[in-house]
Amino acid sequence: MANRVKFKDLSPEDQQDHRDRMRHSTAHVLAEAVTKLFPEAQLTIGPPIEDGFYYDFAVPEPFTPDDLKKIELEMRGSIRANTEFVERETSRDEALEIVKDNLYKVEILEGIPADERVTFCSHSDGAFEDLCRGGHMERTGDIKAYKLMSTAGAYWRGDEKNAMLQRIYGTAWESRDAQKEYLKRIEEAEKRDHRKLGRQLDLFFFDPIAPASPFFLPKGTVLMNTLIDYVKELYVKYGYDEVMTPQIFNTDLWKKSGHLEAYAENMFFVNVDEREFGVKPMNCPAHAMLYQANSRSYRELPMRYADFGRLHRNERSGVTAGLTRVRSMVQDDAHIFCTFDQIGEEINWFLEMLKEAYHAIGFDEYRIELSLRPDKAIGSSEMWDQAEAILTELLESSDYDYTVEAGEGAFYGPKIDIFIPDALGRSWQCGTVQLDFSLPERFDLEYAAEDGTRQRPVVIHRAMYGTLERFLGVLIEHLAGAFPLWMAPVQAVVVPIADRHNDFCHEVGAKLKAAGIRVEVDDSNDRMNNKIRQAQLQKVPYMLVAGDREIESGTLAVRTRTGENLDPMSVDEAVEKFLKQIADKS
RNA sequence: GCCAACGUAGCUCAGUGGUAGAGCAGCUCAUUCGUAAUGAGCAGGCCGUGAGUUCAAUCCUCACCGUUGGCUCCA
Repeated sequence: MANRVKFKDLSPEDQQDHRDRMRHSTAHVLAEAVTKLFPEAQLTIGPPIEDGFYYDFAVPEPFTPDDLKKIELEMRGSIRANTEFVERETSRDEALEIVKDNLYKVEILEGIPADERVTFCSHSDGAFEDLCRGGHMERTGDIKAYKLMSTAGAYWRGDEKNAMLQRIYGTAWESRDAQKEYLKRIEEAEKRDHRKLGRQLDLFFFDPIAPASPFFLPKGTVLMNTLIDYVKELYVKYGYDEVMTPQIFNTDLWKKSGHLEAYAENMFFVNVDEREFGVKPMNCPAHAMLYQANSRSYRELPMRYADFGRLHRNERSGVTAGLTRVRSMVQDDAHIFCTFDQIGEEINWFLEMLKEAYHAIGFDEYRIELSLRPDKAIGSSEMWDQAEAILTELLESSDYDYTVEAGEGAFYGPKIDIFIPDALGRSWQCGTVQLDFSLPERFDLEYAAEDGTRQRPVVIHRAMYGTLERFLGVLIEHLAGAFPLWMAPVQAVVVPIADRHNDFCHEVGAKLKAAGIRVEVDDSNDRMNNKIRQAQLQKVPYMLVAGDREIESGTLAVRTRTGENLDPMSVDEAVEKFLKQIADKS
């Protein structure tokens, strides 16, 4: 191929297309290698994905890491041979005859209209061919860099009722350098892993004694509390009242709320005196009870009840992951009770607060999803139609970009979810607004309207961070553990250069502490260099060094964790500087 | 829950069918130092748990628990 355009000169769309075709082509080469080494393997599908591709095989035995090496070796041969990818078309029925021994391919073909043509692709002169949708490179040699990454079980067609296939994940790039860069990126991301940083920074840990339930050390607790305190500030501004509610409730409550019907498998139950109680996985039923504690008037609405109560969800084993998916959690949860007419305004009011909070914390990139009714839903279809229409219209008339996800709603209502990516690019649902017509119905909630009639309020479930554990996990990865001053568990470390400076440094520490700054004095036996290093590793924003010169002039040598040395300043100046920066959240 | 891998000192990790080792952290002593590791010494382990094979198991087998990567589910 002469005149071939260089990859870097392609438009972004063409680059993506190039990568997709190459990755899909690599999947073909993989499929051939697997077929050679494991003749009994049945091929299913092998699409390109972000950063790579996968191929699902039906095999009697799962692949071992050793198999992967052999397969990779086999693939190398095909790529060296640099054979041509050739597509050929057949009728669907002809194709059915060819793949008749492979029930997965048969199932795929059966989903295609009988009069449609289908393609087979070969890259080894017909010795091996695979039914596929097409989109390949010209020759196997066009695959410039590839690597098999991992294996995993995956259900056929993503349904756990179906057979489990063996998936091989791989990556493929237009050049060795691009692949190197990618592998480097993964390595860098692993360094930011919040589980690793949680240990290194003494924030939290896990123990099998309480699976998937973090133990927060003092520094991690500071972070959680800082996040909570900030929300509480916003709650004052945005008109929320905080409430506290019990931890366990008689099962009657969960029957009434519908949780027993739709959420029981995720709940913990305890039996006391032959009565059964459920540990709360959500706050909403308790808040419905608070609403009912008085007869309500339209004048009280909207009513916004916030609750930082601890929730427990019995997540299936195998789905939990560090802080991002836990069994014991706190949410910045609140329920808004309002009239039907107030829905739009309330949701917008909430989104405004969310925007403010995310911006302050430094999350300016997030993804929005509108999730519609799931299979396991309670409430009438009229209620769902109406609720879905309201959220759709609201997003349509907003500036937000969003995607629609059918079947992803909560069991009691549709929702708008906010997703934030972690270090590895996996995105996590954090913020959420959920519209619920069902809870008011089930608890028979009412308010006296202006005209004296009794009306049914609407409930909006909403959270900005969502689960704080998860939010913190994602936040740690975003910041690589280097928290801005207002969040940092230790905001400054005072470093005496020698023992004789300890007293002075303790005085400095005491002054900072009195000003409300989280400060530590490192009066250990170490050399100053090591004290700096320790503070640096702990990602402490400021290091305040004091030796003879500083005591003499009554100042502090200020070093930032970015390695910068600021002009010497007095303790008072330092306090002022820090307090301002904390107040500005900068 | 499903598939796979892993589980050794507080942490990160070596290691072997004959009851264990390093670095860091910890403790003690010496050192008092000017912006990312001062030195020496000491202590620290039911080798995840339970069963089995074996003269002998941290190592082999099985089960369980937990973690990780996926699948499914989900904030």
